[in-house]
Amino acid sequence: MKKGDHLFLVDGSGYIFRAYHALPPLTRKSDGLPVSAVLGFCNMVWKLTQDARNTDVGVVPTHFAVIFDYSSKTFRNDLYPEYKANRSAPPEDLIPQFGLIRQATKAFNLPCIEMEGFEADDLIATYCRLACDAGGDTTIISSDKDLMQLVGATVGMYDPMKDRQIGVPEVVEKWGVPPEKMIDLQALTGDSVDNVPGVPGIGPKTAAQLLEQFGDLDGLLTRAGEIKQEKRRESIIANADKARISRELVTLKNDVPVIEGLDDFTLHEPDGPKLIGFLKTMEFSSLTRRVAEATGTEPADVQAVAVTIERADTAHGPDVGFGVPAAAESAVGAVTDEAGGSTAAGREPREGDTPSLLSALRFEDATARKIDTSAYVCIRDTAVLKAWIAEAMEAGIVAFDTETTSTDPMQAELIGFSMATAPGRAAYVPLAHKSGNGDLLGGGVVENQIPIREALGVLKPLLEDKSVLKIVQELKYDLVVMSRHGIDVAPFDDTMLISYVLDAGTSGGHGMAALSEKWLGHSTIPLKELAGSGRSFVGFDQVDIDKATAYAAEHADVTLRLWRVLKPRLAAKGLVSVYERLERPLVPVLARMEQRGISVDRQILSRLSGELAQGAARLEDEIYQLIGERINIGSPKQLGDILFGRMGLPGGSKTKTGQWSTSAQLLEDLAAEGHELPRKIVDWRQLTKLKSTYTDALPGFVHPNTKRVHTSYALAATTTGRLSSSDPNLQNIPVRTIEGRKIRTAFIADKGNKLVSADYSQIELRVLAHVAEIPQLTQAFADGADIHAITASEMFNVPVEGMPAEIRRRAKAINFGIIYGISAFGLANQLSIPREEAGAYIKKYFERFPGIRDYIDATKAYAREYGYVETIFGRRIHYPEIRSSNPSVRAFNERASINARLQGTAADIIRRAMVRMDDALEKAKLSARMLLQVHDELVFETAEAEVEATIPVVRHVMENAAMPAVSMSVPLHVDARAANNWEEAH
DNA sequence: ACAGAAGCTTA
DNA sequence: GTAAGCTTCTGTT
Repeated sequence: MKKGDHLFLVDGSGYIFRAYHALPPLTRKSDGLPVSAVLGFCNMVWKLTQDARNTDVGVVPTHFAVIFDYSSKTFRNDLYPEYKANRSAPPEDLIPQFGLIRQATKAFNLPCIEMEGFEADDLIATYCRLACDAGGDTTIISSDKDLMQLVGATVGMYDPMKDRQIGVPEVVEKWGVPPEKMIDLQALTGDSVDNVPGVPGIGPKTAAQLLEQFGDLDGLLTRAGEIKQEKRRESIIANADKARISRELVTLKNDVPVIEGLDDFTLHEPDGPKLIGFLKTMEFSSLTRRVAEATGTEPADVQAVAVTIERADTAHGPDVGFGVPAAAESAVGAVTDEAGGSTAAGREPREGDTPSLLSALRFEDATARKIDTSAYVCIRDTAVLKAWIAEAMEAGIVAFDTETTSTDPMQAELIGFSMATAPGRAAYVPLAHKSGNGDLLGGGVVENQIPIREALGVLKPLLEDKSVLKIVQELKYDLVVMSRHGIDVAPFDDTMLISYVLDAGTSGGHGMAALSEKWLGHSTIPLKELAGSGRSFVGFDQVDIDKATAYAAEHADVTLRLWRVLKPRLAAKGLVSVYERLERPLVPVLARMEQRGISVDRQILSRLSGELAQGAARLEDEIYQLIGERINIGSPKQLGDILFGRMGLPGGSKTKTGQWSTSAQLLEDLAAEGHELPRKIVDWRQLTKLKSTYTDALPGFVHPNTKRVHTSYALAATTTGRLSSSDPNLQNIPVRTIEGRKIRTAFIADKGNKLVSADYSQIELRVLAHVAEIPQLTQAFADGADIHAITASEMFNVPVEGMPAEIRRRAKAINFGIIYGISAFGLANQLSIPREEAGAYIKKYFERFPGIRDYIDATKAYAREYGYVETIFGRRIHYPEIRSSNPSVRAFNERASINARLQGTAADIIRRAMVRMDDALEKAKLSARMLLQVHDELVFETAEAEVEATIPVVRHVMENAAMPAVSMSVPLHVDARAANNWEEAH
């Protein structure tokens, strides 16, 4: 190699992963072999090796090599055993492509370089240095930040997937430091993917700023005491060693004893027949054609060649990591603490044990017996199933779980079920597992499974038996699935809901995996180990029955053990009535609502979608006219660059990632100053939002059989006790703008029916008036007065009559502010007034309503003392961070806890109404059915003739929902209306 | 494929 | 200033 020569080094391993995820899936037609990354690789290499005019790099390579990782074990593992330890196995359909890409490289007549003990990056670094020594230039084909330290006068990078050159300026722009400081920057930031530790709390922005200030890592570490920010200083001093080891890990080795020299990399003309042989084997027809043309080869004369296809267990490529999940020791501490230390040590529970003692004993019991997933029974015979069911009947208690093909219970097909009668004693009953590898003729039902009708016939009496308690995790799902098979499961307990009642607001969710870790110290088998994930995901019916047995029976076993630990805790904490009145009975109510669904008129949506598309297209044209370029308007990044960079509009704030903010608020302000463009962008966003989120998405949720839309309500998703709705979310259907409201006209009643919408008026303010005992507000609600006007009148001494709209608007904002845990900052933002003015309003408000200030102070003090707040029905919401030393974290938790009492109480009230509603309607012999809940609103469908009789019943149940548990000092008021669609009923 | 940011919809 | 979920874009594995 000599001066003027140009070496191309392709980061083969890096490319494989990126291509795999970036490119659409592609399989070889003849046999389904996954080849998308192989095709991407071949296209790229072909382009790069052709004449410079055909490439995007703009230079002609004289030397060319493709570099791979040999395996994930390298000298870095000796430096730091955890290095890359949390890498997971590559996706199954990528594995055969590792070998194929190496074979592709050889077919291109290119050197295929890898070396045991070194990463591809080290080899690249070494060849860069060799080329530089010889006076040549190098282009690294990669976009990996780990390679950016090599960039310099003779070394550049090129990202083939984004067609982007990466030189010194690009590195500085992206990372804030020149390439030679990348090593120090990475040493500070670390890399969670490769398990490079770095310094906790230091990200790229901070690292760049520190390196600017102190020159380099050594300078920073020696003078760390000079850093002003306390946390940052302490973290850097405490983690200096981690930074040093990180620097070693990220520093690429440029003196690897390589075997091939640069002269071996001299680029030759491609060998047409050899390359075409490989491409034909891969069935890449269009690339075959192009290569044939360029090399003057006749493809028909070339035979496809044999390739080696590696199986998952023999493939090179990144090894599976050894990351072992940390044991959940916290749970041990939690329980024994509450049980009073060691009093619970290893004895049998006795009659008369206190609930907390019992819970601790059960906890010990549950964790002492280790979970052995290989010890479960697979039931494939009706007689055996009957014996298990008899055992469950005898026990009076059984944990139960279903296995299906979908997370949507309305679409799910039942594949099997599992049950547990005692810890460790669990079984799985396969019903509809299929065999075959998914080819067209395969997919036959596996033999020796109990016929589904027969099994369910045996199971039904158990699930419906009043004397047998069924324990289920996330009960609602199974309730819907079993209800579709004509089984009404009762009575029941739901471990997810018990956890939610006990621990809403504490870290960690209430799903089975999290609860098992937390309470049993046991990691459950992840579904993806059985069924894969992403593109390789298969339905549960394709899962091997032995594996399914371990997985499914484990669920029943874990559920039962969780119940034994958690259920006594309810009593220990005085939360039984919350669970029994607000949570458990709502499950079948919601299950029925979800199963009913609501009718949606697809024609209306389709017409609206067309109108929105037209409107958006017109605005798009006008926007392109104004900016003189066709950018992606949906990209805030591009938009910000054009608006505030090139066009020089007065840009406001930047977001936390340093981008220009293009929020609607900011664009509205610009529009108000007379700029034409921002208005159009805001309008365009509204139209495209309505189209993509609603008119285009909703029809996809119409169920093929019922022709209705079935949302899914989550009972344990919010901290405050509200429900949430998803797939689709029917709790955020537009209502504020006229364009948005049109979407509601598509939600319709079936023929002969009406929709009835009933909503609580100002429920959270009424709750506030009640709990804070504010006489003026209580009186105003009793009088049925305009609450915001009364507030304004009290504050500003103006009569309600003839009050200017602006005055009332401000009082309204303050009222809402109180519910949200008011701050001067927030109120100022909302009203677009200076913070001082907002502060003065709040002061004035508290002077007139001192009871509210007392209420807020009392709530904060309570939350700080106990770590939680309670609704008036006793629901607990935890705020573990309320004592944080960070003032903004603390303030946030204070606001949230103030809001939680109000929002949570309102949520409890509507829950109580929902639990009673079906009974009340039945007693009144009405056909009305509850369909939707939107926090303070219930939507029903009812026979047209019964509308007049239905509304008073609904109103009565809702308005008296707090009774008799709580007699509120403020009346609840419900507005209700009937119409053919949701827009008119609301 | 997935995660995070930005933005927008609701109560 | 509270509580959610969904879509698009962007960057990364």
